[in-house]
Amino acid sequence: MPDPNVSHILVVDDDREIRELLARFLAKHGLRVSAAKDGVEMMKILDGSAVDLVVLDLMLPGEDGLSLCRRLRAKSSLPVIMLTAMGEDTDRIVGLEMGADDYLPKPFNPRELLARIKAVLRRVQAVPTVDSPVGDVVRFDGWSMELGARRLVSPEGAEVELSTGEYELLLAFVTHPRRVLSRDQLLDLARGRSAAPFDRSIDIQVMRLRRKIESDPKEPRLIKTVRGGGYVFAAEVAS
Amino acid sequence: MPDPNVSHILVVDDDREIRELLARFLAKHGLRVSAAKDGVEMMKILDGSAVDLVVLDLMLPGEDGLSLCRRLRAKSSLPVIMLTAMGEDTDRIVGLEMGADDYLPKPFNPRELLARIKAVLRRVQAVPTVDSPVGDVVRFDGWSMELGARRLVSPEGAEVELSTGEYELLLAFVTHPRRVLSRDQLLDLARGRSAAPFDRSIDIQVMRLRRKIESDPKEPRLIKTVRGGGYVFAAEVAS
DNA sequence: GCCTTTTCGTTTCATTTTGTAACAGGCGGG
DNA sequence: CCCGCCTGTTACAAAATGAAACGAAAAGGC
Repeated sequence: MPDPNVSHILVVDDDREIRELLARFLAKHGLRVSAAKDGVEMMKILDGSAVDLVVLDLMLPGEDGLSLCRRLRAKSSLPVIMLTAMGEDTDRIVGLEMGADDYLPKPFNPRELLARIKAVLRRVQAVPTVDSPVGDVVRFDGWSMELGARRLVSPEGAEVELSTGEYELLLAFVTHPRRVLSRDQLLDLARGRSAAPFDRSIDIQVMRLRRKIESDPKEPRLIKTVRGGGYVFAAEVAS
Repeated sequence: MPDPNVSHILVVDDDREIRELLARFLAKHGLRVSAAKDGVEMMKILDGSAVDLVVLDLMLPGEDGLSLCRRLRAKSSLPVIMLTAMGEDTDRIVGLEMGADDYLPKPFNPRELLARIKAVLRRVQAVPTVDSPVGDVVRFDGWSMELGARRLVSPEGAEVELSTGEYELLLAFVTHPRRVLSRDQLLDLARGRSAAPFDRSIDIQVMRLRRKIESDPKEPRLIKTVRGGGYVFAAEVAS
């Protein structure tokens, strides 16, 4: 689970000045911030790290904010706050109707954006009732992993006990299979934090995980090392 | 019997003209509307009917809107939209920080209020918010729990005695299965209070509950620990 | 109201999990 | 073939959780 104390905000705006201003301001107030200048960059960051909320400019080069917002909605419930330059009521209303969690007309006071980010996060983290819709079971190389129950079952049918950290790491792997993941990305996906210099904690956790799921940990077939790059989850994953 | 598909909005404002204007406008757009002129009337209506969302003026005679909002929050997750006469950023921010789901500065366009009401309702209904659990009996992993009678029956058919606190905690778990619940959330759900620093009472209560419902409390299968995160109720729950 | 019983929270210590440091071995570039 | 960098491994320290004991508070019987 990502560090629950620090939320990770992704700011998407084509104006470099605004991006940097917001990044500094939000970081100063205890949030972790990434920035993207367009939809392509946005998707890249979303894919490689665990983002809690997106601040999305309505007007963007390439695919515009509304369309991106709709795409995000289609795939996940990631909260979105829209920034809009237009002042007309009707235009703002379109933003909300598009499924954004909130919007803010430009020009705005950064403090107000901060307050709205916190309000949205509070809402989202408020506990919804009824069970979660997330996928239930994923399988790879004979193993099966029950996501709701956080259970891992070996090809022989035995339950293998994983610690929380091992489970989160394996989850990061099975959700990004056959892709080289850097230590930084793994740390972010599994722990929600970024790497300190000389941080070896991922190596250790990978080693511990291999001991539990590789038939021969000396010759790993599932989690392969990419020298200078990170690790790859080599198996095919099906849900 | 009111149509359950039509959301019921309660408008709380001391200005009769505004109340009537809003009531007409919202009703014309397909919502069921009640109105109250102060906190006392508000509570009376909330008590006697099922309200889906409250539109609450900040400035009210008697107890003011912020204080009412806080009281609502303490008891339920009923959505609140605040109306504020003040235009200053900081004042608006206070409204959001108080726990309102949204706010609208006066003067406002009724269409915009409507859009915000719909946005908030959509959010809330996205994950159905039934505060009391659905059926009368819920089952998990062979156990059954009679909610009305507050009775827990083991897979072998024996009744297991739970203290009030254990029952409330288990109820919090079965109504939020397969989801990591932080200590804070559990304390809130089971006791209605928030955690003090270094508060370990939830850990203890979890331990006591495990002793009664886990076949092997050393290797819990129902209530799993998420280090740094809280606990998960791993079983599938059916009503 | 008074006493007994139960329940709950705090304190304390044990256990598990995670991260850091240190070292050894292997791979690749010169 | 040698050297430096990267990774695997072990050992240890720090942090989080599990568990036991105790006392206070609340509930229930009379």
